[in-house]
Amino acid sequence: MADANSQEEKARSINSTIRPTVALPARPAFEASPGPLTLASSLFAVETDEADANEPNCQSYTQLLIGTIGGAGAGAGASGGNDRVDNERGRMGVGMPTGQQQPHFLLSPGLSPSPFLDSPSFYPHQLPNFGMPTGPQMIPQASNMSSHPPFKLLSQPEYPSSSLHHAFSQFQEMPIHTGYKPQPNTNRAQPASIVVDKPADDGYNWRKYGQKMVKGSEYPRSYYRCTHTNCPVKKKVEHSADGQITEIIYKGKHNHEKPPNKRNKDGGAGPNDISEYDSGYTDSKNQASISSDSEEVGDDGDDGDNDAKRRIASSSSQRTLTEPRIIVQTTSEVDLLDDGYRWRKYGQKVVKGNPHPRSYYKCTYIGCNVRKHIERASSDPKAVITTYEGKHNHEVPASRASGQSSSNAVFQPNNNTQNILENRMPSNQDSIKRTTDFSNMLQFKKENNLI
DNA sequence: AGCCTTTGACCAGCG
DNA sequence: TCGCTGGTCAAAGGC
Repeated sequence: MADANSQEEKARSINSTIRPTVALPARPAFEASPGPLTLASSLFAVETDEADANEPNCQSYTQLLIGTIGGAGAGAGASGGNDRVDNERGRMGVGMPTGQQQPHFLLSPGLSPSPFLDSPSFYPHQLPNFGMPTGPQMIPQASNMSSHPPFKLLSQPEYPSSSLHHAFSQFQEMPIHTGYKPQPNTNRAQPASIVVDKPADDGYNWRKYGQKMVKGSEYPRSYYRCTHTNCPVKKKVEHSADGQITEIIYKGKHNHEKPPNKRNKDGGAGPNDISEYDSGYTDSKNQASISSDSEEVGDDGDDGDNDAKRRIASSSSQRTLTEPRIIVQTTSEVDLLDDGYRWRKYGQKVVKGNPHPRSYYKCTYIGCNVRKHIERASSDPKAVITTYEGKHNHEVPASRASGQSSSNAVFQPNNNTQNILENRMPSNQDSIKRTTDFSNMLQFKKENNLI
């Protein structure tokens, strides 16, 4: 126990750095929650016309594809699996750059959208009529759910596969975690709050072992651990002021299969059983989030996959920041710095399992606390993930506002094409536009022989 | 009986 | 060193 605690504390310490965050648009509570597909869609969606002037690199999903695929036939996209890239590439995302600029959405080895697709908060509970079919037939519906709760989209170590999950099977199944600050619902009247006493049924059995009031929250944080013998997984569930689940943070990875017949035990597949809604709608909460502390099960656990041991960590302080976002892209680090803002490198660190250092930058604007963290994929230094913490409290420096590459506090960036996937917390007003129709994404990939 | 939640106490990290 | 905070323990009680 002492050792376990020690490891946990170490992990906690490690994790106290950065949380890559995928922030999704707000949506009314009474709408059907977005399914994983929609969320994934959001993950890739930034409408160009929505990109504000401060973010010259914002591109829509399609634009990203068009602009970066360039006719490449690499096996990217939602695939049934035949075009699955090899393991190494597969860990890198939907199609990997094979040298030059290549299509695609790269996730660093520490990131994967696939867990998004299976995360328990993507499933409904207490909304009885959202038994969504799995598979392609739900895609158009996903597209109709174009506005979202301000989800904090974090991954979960492992969750059941589904057709939609397979659609993203190229993505590495990796835990990540992110920070999240719930955004208030503003625009529409809401039904009576649906308060859950226990988190969504994700197929595993959990035992609550603690509850505590946490600073800054009116509601207590609940602590759960997986009841499976020797399973180290824990999760924390937080609520917003209105009692709705705002955050679920997973820690660790299940070292066992989902317990069978749980459904029977629960008296049938109810709306709380997310396994029934695999790839279906999300949590009925209008605000919810999932994250994973990606704590390792054990040091002897994924020997063959050091990447899997990499941690994308989170800082508690980030939770107080707004509009955390994640940018996934394939480009050089100097390109990453050229986002219009001026950055000063203040740290660099090599993490286990990745020969490439993690670099940390601060916005040089006085009084601006935004930081970004650039992490390279272990297997491909051109594949990096940039994680922003915070929100700029100033405009893009005038010399950069045009969107052109120009001087940078740290580097002189070049003009290489950037493949950027950016997700940020949009305003309520543009939340609908910002979401890309996932079916279109699939169609696009089909048309380009990507699937 | 077994499993679960509740809840106060304890512990460790951190500033 | 001390207080704050988050995480965990474990007894008690409920289902």
